[in-house]
Amino acid sequence: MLITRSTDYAVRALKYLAEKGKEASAAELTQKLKIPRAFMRKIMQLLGKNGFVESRKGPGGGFLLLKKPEEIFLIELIKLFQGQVCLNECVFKKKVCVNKSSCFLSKKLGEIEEYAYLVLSRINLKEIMEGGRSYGETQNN
Amino acid sequence: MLITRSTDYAVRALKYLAEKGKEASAAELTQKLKIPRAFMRKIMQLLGKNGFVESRKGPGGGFLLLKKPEEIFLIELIKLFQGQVCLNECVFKKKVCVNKSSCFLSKKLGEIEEYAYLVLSRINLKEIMEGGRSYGETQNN
DNA sequence: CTAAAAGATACTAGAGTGGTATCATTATGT
DNA sequence: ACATAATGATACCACTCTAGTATCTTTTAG
Ligand code: FES
Ligand code: FES
Repeated sequence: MLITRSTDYAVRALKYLAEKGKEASAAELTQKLKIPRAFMRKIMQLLGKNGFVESRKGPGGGFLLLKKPEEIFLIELIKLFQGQVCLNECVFKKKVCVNKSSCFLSKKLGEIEEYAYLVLSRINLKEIMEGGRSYGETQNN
Repeated sequence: MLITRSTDYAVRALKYLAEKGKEASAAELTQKLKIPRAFMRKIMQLLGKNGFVESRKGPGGGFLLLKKPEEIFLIELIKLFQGQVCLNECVFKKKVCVNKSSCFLSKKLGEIEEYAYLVLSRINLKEIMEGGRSYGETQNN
C-alpha cells in the first residue's frame, strides 16, 4: 500500500479545515468525516506537532490550518505518517547488501520508486480539493 | 515493499536452476544460496505446483526448471508469492468506495501502480541473469 | 469552578511476513 | 524387502505493522 489510513485521514481532515477556513474541533472532524474519534485525535496531534495545524485547548477550542492548501504536499504527509517512501529496499534489510549498486533488480525497483516519489511530490492539497469532488466524502454503508 | 523475501528467494532459486541446467535438490539450493532450508522447501513446493519446476522425490531427487528463463516473468512470481500487485487500493478496502471512479487521489495512485506493473511485467529471468553479475550472490556478514 | 477541549501515552486486536517443525509419501540402491 | 533420501502437505510460531481504543493530565472559556 502506497497510502495508509492515517495518511488518508490526515488529508481528509486538512481538506475539511481548508474548506471551512475556520477552526474545527476533533469532535466536529470526527462527525463530519466519519472517522473514529480517538484515531482522529491522534492524527490531529501529529499534524499539530509538525506545523500543519495550530491547536487551541479549552471549550470552543480546536484546530486551525496553518498552511495554504498549495503548500501542503502529499509526500510530506506520507513521510510523517508512514515514514520514508521506500519500495525497493533490498530484502536483506539491515545488513546492507554489498552488491546493491550492481544489482539489476534493485535498479529496476529503484526506477519505480523514483517515479512514485516524483508523482507523490507534485500532489498538493489544493489539487486534491479541486481534482475530484468526491474525495473525502464518506459513503453510505 | 514491492518485493518480499519469498519472491526474491524464488528468483534466486530459479536463477540457480537455470544456470546449472540440471536438477538440484532443496538441500543444494539451501546450501548454495544460503536460504533457510524449510523456507526454501516451501517456496520450491509452490513453484512446483505452479509449473515453474518439476520435482522428483526419492534419493537423488530434486527440482528441474520447466521453463526457459526468458519465459519467466517477475510479475508472475510476485503474483504467486504476494498476490496481485496493488498499490492504490482505496482505504475503505472491502466496502468498495462509491466514488472511486471520480477520486483524484485514486487516479494518481493508479498511475503509479500502472507504471510499476508495466516495469515488472517486462522483467524476465533472463534479463535478471544477464543484468547484474551480483544478484543472488549472498554476502559475507 | 466546572466543563470542554487538546496533550501525552500506553495498550489491544488483527493481518501479513518470515520462518520452523512434523508427519506422510514416494523413489532409489543394495 | 528395506533403509534411506528426497519431496508433499500442513500446522504452527514470532515479529512487525496498521488501525484503533482507553486513560489520565493539562489548559482554558464562561
Ligand atoms: S540483492 Fe541486495 S540489492 Fe539486489
Ligand atoms: S476515497 Fe475511496 S477511492 Fe478515493
